[in-house]
Amino acid sequence: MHDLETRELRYFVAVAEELNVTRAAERLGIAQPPLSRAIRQLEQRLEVQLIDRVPSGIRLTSAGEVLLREARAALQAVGAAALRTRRAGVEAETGDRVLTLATKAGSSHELLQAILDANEAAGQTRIEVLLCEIGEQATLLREGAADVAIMHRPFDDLAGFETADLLTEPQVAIVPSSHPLAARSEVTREEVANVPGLPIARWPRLDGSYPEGDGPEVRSQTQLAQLVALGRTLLVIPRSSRAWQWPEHTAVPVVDAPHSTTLLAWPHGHGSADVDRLVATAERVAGLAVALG
Amino acid sequence: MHDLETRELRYFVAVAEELNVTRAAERLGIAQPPLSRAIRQLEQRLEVQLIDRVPSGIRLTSAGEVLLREARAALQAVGAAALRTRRAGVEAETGDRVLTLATKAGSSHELLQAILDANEAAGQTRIEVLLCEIGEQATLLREGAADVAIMHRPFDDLAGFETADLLTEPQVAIVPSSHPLAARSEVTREEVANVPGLPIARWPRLDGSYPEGDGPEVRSQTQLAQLVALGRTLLVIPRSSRAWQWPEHTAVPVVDAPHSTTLLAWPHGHGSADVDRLVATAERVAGLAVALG
DNA sequence: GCACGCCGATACTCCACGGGTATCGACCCG
DNA sequence: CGGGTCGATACCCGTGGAGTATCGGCGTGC
Repeated sequence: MHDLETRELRYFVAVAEELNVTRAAERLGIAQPPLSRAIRQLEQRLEVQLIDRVPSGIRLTSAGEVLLREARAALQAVGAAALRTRRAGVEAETGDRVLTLATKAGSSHELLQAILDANEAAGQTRIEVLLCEIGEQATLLREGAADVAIMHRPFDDLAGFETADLLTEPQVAIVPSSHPLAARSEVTREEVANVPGLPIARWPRLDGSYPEGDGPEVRSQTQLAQLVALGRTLLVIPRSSRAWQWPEHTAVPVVDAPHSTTLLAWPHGHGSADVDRLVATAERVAGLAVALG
Repeated sequence: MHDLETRELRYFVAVAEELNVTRAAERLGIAQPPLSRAIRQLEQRLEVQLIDRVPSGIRLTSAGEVLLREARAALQAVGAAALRTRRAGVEAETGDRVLTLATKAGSSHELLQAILDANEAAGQTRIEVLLCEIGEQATLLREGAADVAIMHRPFDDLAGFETADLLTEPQVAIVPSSHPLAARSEVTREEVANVPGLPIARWPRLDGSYPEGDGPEVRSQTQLAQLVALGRTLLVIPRSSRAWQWPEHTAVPVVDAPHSTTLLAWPHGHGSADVDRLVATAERVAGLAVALG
């Protein structure tokens, strides 16, 4: 009895996501019969029923739900293995070590700049910056596309990562400049939670669906920025974020919001001497910023 | 260009661990030539040299080191996928849900008993207890053999897990009853660190090698308990641990040692309603214990 | 110094299994 | 009841993974 092969996992994930063998086969670029057979073999090998064959198609069993979740994680790990190995090979060949740092576009701009400057000044490992949308850092780290990321507590999901706190700062509400709230010198969480006509925007879940609510659906920071400018929504973010500097935006301190912590995160067990050096540099720079500010 | 297959990863790990293709092939139950070829193909697919072919055998390149680490993690994830899916299937068939809880044999005995009692009294998911040696819990969780574990901060490696603190307690030194220290009512860390004739025991690293030092090499708690009884070593542990109650042992409070926290840990993203309920019960019981104690 | 042993690479043969086409059977419509 | 949509079955084919035999390079010992 040998292990599962990633091919089987890929096939199952496709079927489980499409809930339709024929479409899954198309997506995989193979014919439908071999895919049906592969799923059946997988079920025999695991001695578990993974899908219910109902007249109208298929449904996942509870074991199938478990495998879908586990298979996604396992495939990510396998993909990361390939990616990180390739990168290690390129680095060994060229003697050119590079750390890829993922960060939300527009957030923590000054800090990032200071870290990059200090890193270069110290002659440490070159840093490649990978700008991404909100919530993407975790995926990039898990996939191996990034070595380390700038993230924010309590906003980002830090599960599975090692972290080093850099700095803590208050939060501000970004409101349309034309709105009465923009004239206020400060607001409370209570006040911004239920402003008539300015419902909080909704971000997609991992599966792409949106939670229930009044707010507009958004998928990128720029979308959201424009919605604020249009007077349709507001949001609360750490003060240092730079993605929200349109003339139509006004930042108002939220006095009772929990402070937000900016930190470096990297996949547990995937640190390295390079990451350690970067963390040390970043901590020094962040400490300096606090001392100055 | 498709993904890596787990077969390739298994083959590479075997070769990297044996550093000898012929022995690795024996271990895998295949002949040597196909294994040589598989490794070469893997190198071509990744466009990276993984091993140096030197006259006396092979050596890992730096990319090879990376792949060894990554491949082990990926294979663990794949194995866990199979294991957890099988268990989900059995549970679905029999309608009999079971949580497997891993804990160091002998540690936190009263707390564990109280948790199990409360869990049963509440009629919650049945709990299977898996007793293991020090440091094994993390592996069991990652492999999917356990759903949740009792662990201790700052002793255990909690990276990659979600945790819920249960209780915090002082530490004691376990010394041979025949030793002068056994007569003391309390000691300091400083004092126990360098007792002539009682060097701290050394535990194996993950790769099985031992760190340098004077102390005896141990691989199980019982070995260590006997070494203490024999007057060869001492150790510092949380007070509630029960593995050290031989007549030849004496516990002496260590006044300045950091307190130890007992907690529940489970792999991030692999929680469930069952785990949530267990955590709630455990927190309630632990809170009660603190209130009473 | 040469023969032997160890180790990985190469050359080839073979067949098991992954994948293709054609078709069936079950069900849901109008 | 016929057409459409599914997944399952039957059967064939070719790739590629695995085997055997052998080679080449290098240490090592008498």
